[in-house]
Amino acid sequence: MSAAQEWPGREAPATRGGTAGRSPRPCNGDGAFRLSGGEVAGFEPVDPKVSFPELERRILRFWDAADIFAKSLKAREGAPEWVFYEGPPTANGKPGIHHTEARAFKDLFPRYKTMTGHSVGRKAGWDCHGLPVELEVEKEIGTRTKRDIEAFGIAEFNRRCRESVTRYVDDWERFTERLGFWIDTSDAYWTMNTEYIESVWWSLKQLHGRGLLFEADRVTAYCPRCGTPLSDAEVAMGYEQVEDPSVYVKFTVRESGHSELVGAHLLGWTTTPWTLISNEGLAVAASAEYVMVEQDNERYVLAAQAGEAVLPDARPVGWGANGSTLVGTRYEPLYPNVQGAHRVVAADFVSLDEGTGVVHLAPAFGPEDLEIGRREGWPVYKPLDDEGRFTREAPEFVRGAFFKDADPAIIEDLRTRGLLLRAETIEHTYPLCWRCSTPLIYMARSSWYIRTTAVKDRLLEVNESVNWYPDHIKHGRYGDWLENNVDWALSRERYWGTPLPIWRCAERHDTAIGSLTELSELAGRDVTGIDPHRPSIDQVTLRCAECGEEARRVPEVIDTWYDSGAMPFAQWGYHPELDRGREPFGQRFPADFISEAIDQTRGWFYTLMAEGVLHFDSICYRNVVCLGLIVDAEGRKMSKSLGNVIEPMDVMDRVGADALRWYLLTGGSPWADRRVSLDILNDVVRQFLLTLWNVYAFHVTYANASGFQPESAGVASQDRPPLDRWILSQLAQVAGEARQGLDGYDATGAGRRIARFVDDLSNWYVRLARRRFWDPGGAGGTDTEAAFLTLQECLTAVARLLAPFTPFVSEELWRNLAAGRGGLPESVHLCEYPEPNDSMVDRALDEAMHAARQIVELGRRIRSESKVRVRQPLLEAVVHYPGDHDALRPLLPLVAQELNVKRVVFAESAEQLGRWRAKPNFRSLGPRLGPRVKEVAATLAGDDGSLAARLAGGELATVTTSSGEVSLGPEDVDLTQETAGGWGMAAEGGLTVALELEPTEELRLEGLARELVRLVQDARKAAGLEITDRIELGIQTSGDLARAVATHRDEIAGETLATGLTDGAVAGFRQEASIEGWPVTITLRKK
RNA sequence: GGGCCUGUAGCUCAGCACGGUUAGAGCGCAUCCCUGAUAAGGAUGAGGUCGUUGGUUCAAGUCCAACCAGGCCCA
Repeated sequence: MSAAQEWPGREAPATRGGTAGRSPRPCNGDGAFRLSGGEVAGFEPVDPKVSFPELERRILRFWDAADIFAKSLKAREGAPEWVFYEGPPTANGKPGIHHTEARAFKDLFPRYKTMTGHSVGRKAGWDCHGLPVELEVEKEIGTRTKRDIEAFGIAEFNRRCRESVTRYVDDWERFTERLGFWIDTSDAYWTMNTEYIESVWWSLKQLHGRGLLFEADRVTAYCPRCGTPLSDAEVAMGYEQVEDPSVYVKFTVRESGHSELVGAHLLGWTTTPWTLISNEGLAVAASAEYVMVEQDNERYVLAAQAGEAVLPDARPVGWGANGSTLVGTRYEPLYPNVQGAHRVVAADFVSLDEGTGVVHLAPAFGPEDLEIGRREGWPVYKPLDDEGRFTREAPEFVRGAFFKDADPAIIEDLRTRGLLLRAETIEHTYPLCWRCSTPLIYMARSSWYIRTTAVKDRLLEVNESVNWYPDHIKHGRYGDWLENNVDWALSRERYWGTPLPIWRCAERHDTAIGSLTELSELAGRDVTGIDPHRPSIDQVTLRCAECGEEARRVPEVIDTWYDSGAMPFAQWGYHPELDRGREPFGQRFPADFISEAIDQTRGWFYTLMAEGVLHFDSICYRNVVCLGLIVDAEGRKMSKSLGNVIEPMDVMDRVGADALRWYLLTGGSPWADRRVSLDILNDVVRQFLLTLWNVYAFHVTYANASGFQPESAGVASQDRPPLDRWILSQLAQVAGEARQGLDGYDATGAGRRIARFVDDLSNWYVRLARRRFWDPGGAGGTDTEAAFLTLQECLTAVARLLAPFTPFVSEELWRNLAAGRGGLPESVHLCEYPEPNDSMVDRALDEAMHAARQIVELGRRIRSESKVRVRQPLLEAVVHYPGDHDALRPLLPLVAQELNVKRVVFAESAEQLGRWRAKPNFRSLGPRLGPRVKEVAATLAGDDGSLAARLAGGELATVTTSSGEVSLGPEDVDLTQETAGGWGMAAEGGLTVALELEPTEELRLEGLARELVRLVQDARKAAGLEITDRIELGIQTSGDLARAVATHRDEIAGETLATGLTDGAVAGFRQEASIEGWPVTITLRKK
């Protein structure tokens, strides 16, 4: 057996690929901690050049083979429930990078809660219905209108919708698994399944029975392309900045109580010229002042407040009156064929900040307009068909035109007839259909509503007990939304959705149906087996219970958002009348936690809450984490047209799911917009994952080299060196802080705290303890054992701490370091989350170590400034430290080692430090002295050292101020010292370090010896030797270098694993160099 | 027009609930150090009107007000 095989070192074994599903490593029973071994398997060698994506695929195979997710659920059976709801993604299109963020959070907290002893069911779900799916199919079959679809056939159309959903669900399942999102897709709820639909029907029937589901003629937002009204929530999703006409129109007065107004023009303003065709009246603000002005020989009437902005050059003609006096004024209709009153009314919605204070009314196309029209008894004149085109009722020149496209023609028509003052354009937001981007029309239509306004107060009340993250959403965006609650426009005149379960006869008697069983009874035949979708459901007729006439289902389907809001009960097919789903629903309602992006405020967050209140008069979720949007590296929204879309699967193939998750979970405020790019993610890998990996690889390499076996080693924590106790104290605190963060849904805070620990572990613990791990000879004893144990404990704890964040790399660490040893679980995800161990917390030690790190930093700064390299040993560092000397003293050897000085002493024992300086401690002086603090500061700044020296000696000092003498104690100042020649000095925050920079001859030779060691190590590496290879070494040199070799022969040989050291040459590898001008030739040969 | 959020180094972000005089980190840049954790690590430096203005205070990045800019949402 060669040495290289005996000491598995930095060379990566090529056998790492196929370890998926490997069984837990058996616990090795060979007893004592061995420092000499090689014959017993330790940890599996670790490749420092890890590929995370490859590692993750391996872990996925292991999870799958060993069924870890199921085991993690089973292990918590009977434990307290912590309820999580999966907001169903619409299975209509491939998952995008923005879906990863919500899914990262939706995985983190359930994993964490599972590890802290909760039973967390993870039922997946798919939102199957709705316009998005229909649109996808429409693209496929090339239909443009509803007529096309009906010609194509609803049955086939819906069959394709169902197929489309199924197709995308496959993509989603792969994506979900790859991300490491543990959710049970095999038990997913599908909103298109019969039981789900029946559950929804049950709930709608209850609403109908309570009078909360009703049909009404109202102005609703309507998409002329989709041919259906949309809910407020949907409208809210489609606002976009658009350029629209802004036209000022002349309505010529025909009759008025003010006879001088006859012939003048009431000046109206609108951004929707196409509605002018339907103008039936004008509204003014009753209490505002209106004036008449003249410009270009025409007289205009408008609100006084608007005059300046609209007609800056006009001349007042001396008429002015309240808006109320204009009421009743009649004007010439713009289009005489239009029925209507064509007179002025007063309305309180008239705005004076915008427009002219004269608002044109078209009852068919505005909710306020309709209300006034009804009050005044005006007809509803709606010359638009369902596709948004002007009908034969409209004036000839616009007939057949799409409503928006008619704007220019109407403007032109008014202009030629002299009825137009001005036509401009304006940038404003206007709602487009959130699915197909067609401009929406607000149009009077008959539609079904849920009377959510009846439960508005209860919604507001329930909202009070929801914890929103961030909390401003509660009373901000979401609370405002609830305050402005309007009835839920539920029906859609479409095809692929849950059919509205209302059957209506010719006498317009309505029957609400709650299930297929009930339907069968009323239909007089068994229809329980049919597809409850259109068109088959439409073919089921029944006898009206009231009049005995045949009743047919109304044509509408329902808003798909109702489906998703129904998931708390419908996911179980909950149906009390059919005695179905009661138990799981009872256990899993309401939810403890949900999370989605902020765009769900008016979507799922609302529909869940509304349905929770409507059906169960209950809160529906207790904690909700609202996430921001995902944008590209430049902060732009990702969109196909910009070409900046990032494919999540591609990202995970390149950098891994852990990196993506870690960034999303910890890389900034979750509710701020998040920039995602490969560069950012590569940074995550470098900065965090590779740091952790380096420590892990280091541990495994040296543990194997030293024969360390965790389960057979034992050094009580209290008996370990201060450095070890310090990192364990940190660990104890991290566990507490991570829990605290996660308990408060602060993933970022918790994650960053863990990251800081990993950094401490890597850049302070391992760095300072490094030599203790290098012990192939087995002479290290408990010191070495303690080092390995400490690092082992830290790494396995980090694996558990990180398990909910980065489940893959955590699992890898756990599998290799801990799984199966001493009965430990086979997966990190079957572990308990680390508990804070107060007994290991040592605040004094923490503080002292903080000082020690500062001292090292200051010392390095001195060396760097004075250009004395660290390899040159120096005699002494002198430290002035205002804190606890007894706590710091045990750490001074570490400081000495790190600074390469022979000793570190406190300033009191050294004469070399120069004069003291005192700086005021404002926190203590400010409240006591008030304005005089400035005088004291000035005095201290001008101090020649005598005041400061007295304070340094622990005495009180007296300072004279304008209003008397002030007595200062040592706690009122920060003390520092300045040093004299021959020494370097640096100070920060009350801590002062001085270094004696002039080495003795003896130290100089030692420094040279260390230079030689470095050269030999270089040569070893250049010769391609393994870390543990022994060598024959030759060093040929002269002068001081030769003296250094002579003096430090044993040290040089020991450090370089040379079994022989000669002043001549050995045959083998050869390298020449020079140190401080002395040439040197290194020769070596592997033994 | 209204509501909410954001504004700190070239970039990404901490710090602000609880005010303390010298505002931090990472990345990038420059100079240097270290050299068997090495495709790592460390030090130093340049780089900041803490969006602006006013107020409160002995003291404001932090509290208050107004304003400006950007974002999201609503009208």
